[in-house]
Amino acid sequence: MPLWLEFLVLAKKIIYNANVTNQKNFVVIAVSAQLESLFFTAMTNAFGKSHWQALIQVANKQQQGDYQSNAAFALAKQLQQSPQAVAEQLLAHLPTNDIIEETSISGPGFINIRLTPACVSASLINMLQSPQAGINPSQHPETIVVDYGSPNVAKAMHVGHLRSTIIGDALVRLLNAKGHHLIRQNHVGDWGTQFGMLIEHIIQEKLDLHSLDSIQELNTLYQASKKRFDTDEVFAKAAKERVVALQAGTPDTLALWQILVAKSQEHFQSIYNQLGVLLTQDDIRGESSYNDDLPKLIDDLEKHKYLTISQGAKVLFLEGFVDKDKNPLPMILQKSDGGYLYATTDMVTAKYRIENLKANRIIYVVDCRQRQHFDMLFAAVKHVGYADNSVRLDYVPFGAMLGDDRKPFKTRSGQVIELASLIDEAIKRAYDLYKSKNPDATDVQAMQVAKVVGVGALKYADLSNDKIKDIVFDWEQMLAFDGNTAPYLLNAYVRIASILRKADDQDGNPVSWLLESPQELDLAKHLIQFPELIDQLSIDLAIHRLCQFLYKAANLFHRFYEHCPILNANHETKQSRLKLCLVTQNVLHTGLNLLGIETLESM
RNA sequence: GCACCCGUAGCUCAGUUGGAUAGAGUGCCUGACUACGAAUCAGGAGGUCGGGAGUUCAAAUCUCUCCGGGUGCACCA
Repeated sequence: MPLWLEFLVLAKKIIYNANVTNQKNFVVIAVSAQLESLFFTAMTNAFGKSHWQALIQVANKQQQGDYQSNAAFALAKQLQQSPQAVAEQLLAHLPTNDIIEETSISGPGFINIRLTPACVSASLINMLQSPQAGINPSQHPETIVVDYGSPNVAKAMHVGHLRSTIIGDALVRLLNAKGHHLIRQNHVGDWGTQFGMLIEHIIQEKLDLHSLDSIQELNTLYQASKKRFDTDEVFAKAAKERVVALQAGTPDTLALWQILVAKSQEHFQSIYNQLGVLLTQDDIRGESSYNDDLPKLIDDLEKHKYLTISQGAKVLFLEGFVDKDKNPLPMILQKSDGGYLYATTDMVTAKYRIENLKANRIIYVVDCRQRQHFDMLFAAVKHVGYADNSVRLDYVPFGAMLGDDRKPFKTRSGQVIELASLIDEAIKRAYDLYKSKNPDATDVQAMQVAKVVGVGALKYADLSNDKIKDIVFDWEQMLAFDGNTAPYLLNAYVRIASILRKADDQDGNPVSWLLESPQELDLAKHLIQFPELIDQLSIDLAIHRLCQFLYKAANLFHRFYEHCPILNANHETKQSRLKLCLVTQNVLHTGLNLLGIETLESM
């Protein structure tokens, strides 16, 4: 389905939703969808045509209005009239309603829309009473598989694993909030030739794996065996035989492999706990679990005559893929020596997710260097009919993490940075920062704050930029209290918490609002866009726009806070402002939670 | 060589899928703490959207081309 059509379908769903709710108790769910509906009617009434879009969007000129419609331009061409004339007729045919305060036409034909206070407060009431700040559950919940994380057994997790883990976690939380059925899949690298050399090394050296108490020791072991494999031909031969033994399931070899896997899983879980991501042991389904299905896949594809033998390998040729000499580029599924490749595993995995897990949508959070692989994989899976049009396959590519020299982020000595030490440093820096601002704080308090701020800053720095771009790693920037950072957002949240603690006379009446100052209105009108933003993000997965939205919300709150006394205002105003604080808090808490970032009551 | 991604203020980045005079933060300059946390707020300066051509009422956004940077290109994952 093309993107524009999906948006249209989505908008229709929201309209339906809003109408249903309106019959009960005048609760507005999505303002833009209501406007869309009103302008849709106006177009039909004025011109008798109904297949155009109302092109409603949040105004880019806030002085002129809250929302705008650009429909007049598209219509003008078809009707051979000037955009201004079309705009006038549209406004003349706008149905009576209680959400539009005033409209105006400006420029070449922009229609500006100002919302009524009643419309704004109705949305706020809804958000105040909703546990998720007004996020609507999807009308058509899907089963969505998210493939992310994917560390390797017998190796320490490093910076290269961070982005997939953080981004994947946020996407899972986002889609889960929309009421979809999420299946997390951690496609761990637990199989392949490297385990032959590692196990052979362990056996020859008579090492006791149970005595290993850190992943670093395993890492060292891996490097030692790799070195032997590359330099010692006798060992290399033995290692290759060991792979065969492993694949055949020889008991002693398999037992050692299982210990390696178990040790590694403990390590993964300790990192996931430190990071506060949702992944657990239950989400692990490594490459090895698809072994038995690899020959079956080849059989199946051969039976249906999809495979070609090329230079001794069994391959799939797909339309549109060419190599450097413009010859057809094959997707190799079985090597000439009979072995399988990751394309084979990925294809079996996709098949499993669609057929066994009943996935409607599969999201792969994998770095952008694998784009061509996923292009081919998706084309292949569709070509052979494992995925029909009802299944949506999304590749979510992301860029590299760079140091301040704009080269891949490494230690000063050029080593890969281990994730455990990176997280520790984030917490340490947050700890020192907190201590410098709060010298009287206890170590326990400081540590509590530092974990939330440090890890939150690490995640936010990753999520707040467009995923496809490389991110430049900068501790100073990510832990700054100014600008688009986690500490700034957390600070806004903490301030609200502080105010609400002090306000012991909240009347709890959700209905009456007094939104009078421009700062209050700006904040309110921004907040009510939250639910529809989440709807959009659940389709395009542009998670950085959530960060941008939350940053703006925190910024508008700070302005409101500076200009509008809350606790010292007269009773009615105070109650209204406290509720605005509550909605802001709800949005910040919900939004940060979707990003996988915890909140604090004080810092 | 072919393909894909990126190029926006000194720096780090947005730009709602083609809409109005391109926006934030940071850094720089100027102001505001005897009011709910100044970890904040108010204001100023700062731009040939890499260059050029095209499509159209309208282009940072789409097309072509060139320049610069990155990544990937048959039996590793």
